[in-house]
Amino acid sequence: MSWRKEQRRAERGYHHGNLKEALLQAALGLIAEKGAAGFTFADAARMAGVSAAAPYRHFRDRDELLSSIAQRGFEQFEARLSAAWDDGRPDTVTAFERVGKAYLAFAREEPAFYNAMFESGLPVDANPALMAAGERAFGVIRAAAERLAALTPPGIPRPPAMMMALHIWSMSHGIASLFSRGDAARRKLPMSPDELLEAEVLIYLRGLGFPIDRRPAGKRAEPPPVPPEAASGSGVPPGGPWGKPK
Amino acid sequence: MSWRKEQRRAERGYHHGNLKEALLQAALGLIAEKGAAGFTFADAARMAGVSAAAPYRHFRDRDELLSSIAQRGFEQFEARLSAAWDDGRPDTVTAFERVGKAYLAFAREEPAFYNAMFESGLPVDANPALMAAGERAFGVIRAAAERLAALTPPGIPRPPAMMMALHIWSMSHGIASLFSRGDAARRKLPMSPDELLEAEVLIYLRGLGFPIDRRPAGKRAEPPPVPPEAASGSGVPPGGPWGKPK
DNA sequence: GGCTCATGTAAAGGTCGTTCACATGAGCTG
DNA sequence: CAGCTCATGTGAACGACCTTTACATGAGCC
Repeated sequence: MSWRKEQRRAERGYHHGNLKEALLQAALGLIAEKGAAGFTFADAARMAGVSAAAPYRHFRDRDELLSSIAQRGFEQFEARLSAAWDDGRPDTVTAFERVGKAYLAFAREEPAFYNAMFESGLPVDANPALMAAGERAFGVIRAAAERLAALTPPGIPRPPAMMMALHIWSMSHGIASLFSRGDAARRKLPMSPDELLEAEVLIYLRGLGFPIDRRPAGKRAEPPPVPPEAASGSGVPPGGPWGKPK
Repeated sequence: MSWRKEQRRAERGYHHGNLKEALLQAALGLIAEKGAAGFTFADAARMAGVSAAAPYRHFRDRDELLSSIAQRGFEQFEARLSAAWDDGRPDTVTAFERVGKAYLAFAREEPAFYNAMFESGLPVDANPALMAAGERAFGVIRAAAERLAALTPPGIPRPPAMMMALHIWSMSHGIASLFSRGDAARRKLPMSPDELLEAEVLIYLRGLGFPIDRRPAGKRAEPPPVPPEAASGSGVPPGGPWGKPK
């Protein structure tokens, strides 16, 4: 044990050189294995080959390391959602579904990030930078919802984009955290989490009046966006399930 | 500190008399305050006025206490959902919405239970009794979905009840865990979590073909259940967003 | 070469979870 | 009531963890 530390030190010298990054990586691995609750500051230090006190030169405490990971997670999350959205190409509905899949894929492929972001019990609102990163990620969903809302077929009340975004987020998060990760994933389901989410979103969109079909994407009609004034009127019962705007 | 313990002991004698229950109550309070992660076996013992080793006479370890709480939580959860469902009275849709509200109410009013049940990272599938309790609670949603599915208007493919139940569960859980608890509840929303869920469920049901309206409950038409064979056919495109049964 | 400061170490204090040997006393048995 | 037994509680101890403090090292700069 001691000779090993000596050896490492011989390799890298007294100073680690990149301890902060090494700690983040170590923590990521540990969280993926044992969850944010089981992750230990001391373990991360051990894994990086330094003493238990060294990490305090780079993070105020264990929570700050966790926050850093959550922050990075939100940034990567935003990147992946953005890529999936691809500015609504080739058509809004297809791209929208791709965002949903990307959400689940991220939860599945980056359990450590997802855990730190949503399940670690971090006081998100106590950390402005963290909250901002979260908002930016949510912004992708929000922007997509905005575009989708603008496509509401004529004669149907247009739903508030913000509400749609929150709905989509809650569906994705609900499925991810109930069925798509850890032990919960072992529950016997009649369909995969991806299929479950896709069906849920499609039914939801249909409920909003979108003429959803199951034809392969790419051959979908995409009518031009309707200006808001045209959305109401024409003999359709006023107000959707979201009530009338106050 | 010592005299206080002496005093308590004088009151209750060497033996506590009801330590198991006292520990459960203490843990509930602590979890509500600081979350399942922050809850401490030692703290619970202190709160009950016994030594740190005493709890081990009643629980194998800290996890078993947590599991006991989760189990009780699932039982109370089931009771509340059942009461809300009220066997579908006065009409299926109204009762269904009431179940959704009850879900959120439970998450809000019993944060300790909800935390232990869904956010404590307990290995649910390692504990058969716990898993069974969870299944029973989910069974209420499932039964409600079953009844709802049977009401699918004629000429519209009937959705699998299991899928509906999973969808409803994921919506409820998603909203509860994102917006209805702890710090997350402080996020600025355009509407309350309850309204958000209600709108989501209504849009979803409409997407399934239910003729949802916003008239005050009680004056809703409730057609008799349609036998499954009649659900398909009649010129409607086959298969909903959930695909065709294999 | 010598200074300085970021970065690392060792040691120590406090809290937890958990175990073990031992103490207590509630309830049964005779 | 005396005595026995066993469930229940105590105290001490171990190892792990988080965190702080005083001290050590060495990389970069004059």
